[in-house]
Amino acid sequence: MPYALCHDTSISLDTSFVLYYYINVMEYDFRKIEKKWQDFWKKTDAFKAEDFSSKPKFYVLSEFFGPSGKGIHLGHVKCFTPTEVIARYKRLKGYNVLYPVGWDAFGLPTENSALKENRAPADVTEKNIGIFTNQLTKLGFSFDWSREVSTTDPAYYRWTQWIFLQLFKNGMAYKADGVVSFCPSCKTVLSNEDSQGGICDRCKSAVEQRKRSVWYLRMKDYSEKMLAAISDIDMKPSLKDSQQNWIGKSDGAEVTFQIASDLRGEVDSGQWTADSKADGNLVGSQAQLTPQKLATDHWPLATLKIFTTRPDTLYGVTYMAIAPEHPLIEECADQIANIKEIRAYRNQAAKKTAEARAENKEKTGIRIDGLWAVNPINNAQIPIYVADYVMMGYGTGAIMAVPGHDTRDYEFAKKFGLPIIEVISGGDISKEAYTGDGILVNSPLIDGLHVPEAKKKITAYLEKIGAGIAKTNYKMQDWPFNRQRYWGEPFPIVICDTCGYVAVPESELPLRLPKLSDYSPDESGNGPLSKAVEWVQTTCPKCGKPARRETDTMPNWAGSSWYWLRFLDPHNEKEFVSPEKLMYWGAVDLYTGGTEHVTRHMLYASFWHNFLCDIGAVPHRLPFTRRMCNGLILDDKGKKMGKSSGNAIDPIKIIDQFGADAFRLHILFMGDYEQNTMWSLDGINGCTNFLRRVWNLPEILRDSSEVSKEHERALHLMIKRADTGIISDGQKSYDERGDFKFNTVIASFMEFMNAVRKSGFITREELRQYLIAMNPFIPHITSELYEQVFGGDILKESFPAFDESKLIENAVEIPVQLLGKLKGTITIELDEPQASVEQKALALLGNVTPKKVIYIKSKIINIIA
RNA sequence: GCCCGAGUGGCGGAAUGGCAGACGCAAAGGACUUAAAAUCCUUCGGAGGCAACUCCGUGCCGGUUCGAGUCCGGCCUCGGGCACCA
Repeated sequence: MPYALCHDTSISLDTSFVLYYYINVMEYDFRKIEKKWQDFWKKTDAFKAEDFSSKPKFYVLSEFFGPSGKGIHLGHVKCFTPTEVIARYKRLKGYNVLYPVGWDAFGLPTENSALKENRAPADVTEKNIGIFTNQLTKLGFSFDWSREVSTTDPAYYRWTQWIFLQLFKNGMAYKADGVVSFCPSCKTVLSNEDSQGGICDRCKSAVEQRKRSVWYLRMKDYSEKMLAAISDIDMKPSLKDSQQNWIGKSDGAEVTFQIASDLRGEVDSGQWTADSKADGNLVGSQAQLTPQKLATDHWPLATLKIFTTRPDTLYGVTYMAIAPEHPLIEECADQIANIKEIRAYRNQAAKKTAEARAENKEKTGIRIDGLWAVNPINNAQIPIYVADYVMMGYGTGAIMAVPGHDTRDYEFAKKFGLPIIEVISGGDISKEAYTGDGILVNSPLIDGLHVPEAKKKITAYLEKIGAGIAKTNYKMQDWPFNRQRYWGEPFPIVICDTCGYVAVPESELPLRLPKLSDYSPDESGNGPLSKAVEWVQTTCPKCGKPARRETDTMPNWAGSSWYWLRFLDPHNEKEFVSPEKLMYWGAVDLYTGGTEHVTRHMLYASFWHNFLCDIGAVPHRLPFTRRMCNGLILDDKGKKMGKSSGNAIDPIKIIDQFGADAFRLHILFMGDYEQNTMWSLDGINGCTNFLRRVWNLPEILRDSSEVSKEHERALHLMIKRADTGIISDGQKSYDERGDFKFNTVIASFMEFMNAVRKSGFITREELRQYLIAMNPFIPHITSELYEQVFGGDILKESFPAFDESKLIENAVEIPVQLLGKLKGTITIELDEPQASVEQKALALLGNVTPKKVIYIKSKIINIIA
């Protein structure tokens, strides 16, 4: 154990060692000091945010905890330590800071561990919260504990249910049969966000697609408002990208193709030709329907709507493809010659999981014999395929296929020997699909146009002839909101045979989760709550007849979709939050958390917040004005550390050994906030060394008002770096901001220490400012030293100000370059004229005749000779 | 396949286009010590040289510039996310 060196009190040694140890090590007894100040902060409610204050407000939040029985892990420390530092820093800067803490305790992790331990989830939750509270206190985090909330508390979930009722009453929640992702291991329906990549986010099982009765929230309707929020939230561009990609907005057109049938003689399949060229590339000529044929009385058989982002390629359509579940198949079943095969294909496709579909790169499909689509632009007759690369969940579940200009269609056309027509010049479609811009060809109405103009013109034409409209599509789907599990908020919904789904009156909230002896999930499709027979039986609030309660529960994302609002007014029993407090506190000024929540929690949060804004329940559009995502802590193999991977290191053991101040310093000093970091304790010795030096500063305290130039400059440089490196005021744009640089701020603390040690003394005023500057990072030791040297509570101080003029040096050393190569340095006066600088530089260089001189004032001089 | 991000000493990492390697760890040598620990001092990218010093060096190849770790173009490697989204 190389790290146990200095704090192992069990060593027995001779007296001189013990004496030394007592003076130099025991004296900095972090266990005693840290406990003392943690108790003091608790006793004095030191970090209580004031509702309404003349001070400017600052609301800083990290994603609240899902309390598991294993206690906090390194990821929590990595996420919370920066906001902890910022909260303390902002308080010293004179802000009224809200830094709350809470528990996101509903959901599968707790329920699964409760099932394993054979205990009630509520008991497990309570126990876990106790563990977390204790551990977080040991880290010295400055939460306002008076605002602690848990999503599992009826006083909290009452308002989660209330928000659901507002959604329901505004038509934003509806129940429908749908094909949804289902986790066979967790035995519950999952949202798309919870099953990204076809994998259950909780247990990593492959999800299946199952038909279920589902409560949906109309999140898709909020696509535009959510996109607006994304562009307004101050956040790294790459995070915005991934959110925008998730919402997946595409502009295009919806085009209607009419469906004709062979059997009725409307088309002649024999007219279809596909000529094989010598090089194996197919081109085709397409038969056109005659006006006479179109005029038959039973025309058309059906219509097929497709969505495309490339209406400009309409002349290049050589086949249609529909999803296996597309209703057209059954609608026209009696006209389809090979209906048996098609149904077999459909059944086979349904069994494939999303994962299997993605892995199986080879395109599959089957031609629908007997049906033809008619291209509205030129009446060309087009074959129709069923193919599982077309998904029912996006657009209309049907596409027009343009092999010449779409890679997937190209692949399919090659495999099935379908024609490939070039309608945009610029590529070589004998080799691959050309998807770039170019000039339209083979497209009578739009020939010669560039793609963007062609899109506009053809869309306008389609609208004119009634065959299409401009349309926007989104990848994001409505949110499947019910889970067939126990540990979640019950839906405040009564199912009445006469009235349908009826809202529970708001006065009856909270609708409490009943206690159950057996709450294990099963595959019946009913949630465990269906076993609470008495609870389920109720009367319809509308007609008074016997009715039953909804027995599914809400997903664990429900309670976290609005919690930042509850922190503003956590004990309000009349409203979810009072309008006055909403007005005072406004949006979260800084919200931090993991990147994994960027396309989950943050989108849900944005959706609920925007909805609450629309119904007038919150006054501001944005839930958060700034978001930062911390990097991961990786293990020695570069894999993510976490409770699930079994490689977690217990932060509490580190605190016991090195102290909270040292641990906080170490985790911030390890690397850049946003970058992933390989976990290691190498280097924590540097932090403990530093703390011991800080501790020993009183020994070299000089009670003097005399200031040395070097000290003064070092002090102001240190303060400046701390003051600009922690967090900036938000006025600056993302790129020009240099904050969240905790590692370099700590480096500048160390640099000041080195300057002090070099001169061998520190004055009282320097020590005072130094302690205050470092207090946000290492609050215990600085509080203790401050009290010992100056008396009183350091938290009553203000962050020191730096004076830019104190940073200016009278003489600076600048590099001298010859042809851009460093040759040496010269020392010049602050305002030394260029001629004199040049002279010094030339003296250094010796025998050169300059052709040109580049001088950047007080920075560098470069001689071109 | 597509979209991001990252490649700098033995290690973690610093560097608004201006002295590459701040700060720290580890290591080596020295002081103190009966000894060890702790502490303090020194060295610490590579090659050459007795030396002052010289040359090379930020994944690779080009380019822009008086000057490139930083900007541009083209690659390579690693990591992450999305994945038939029409």
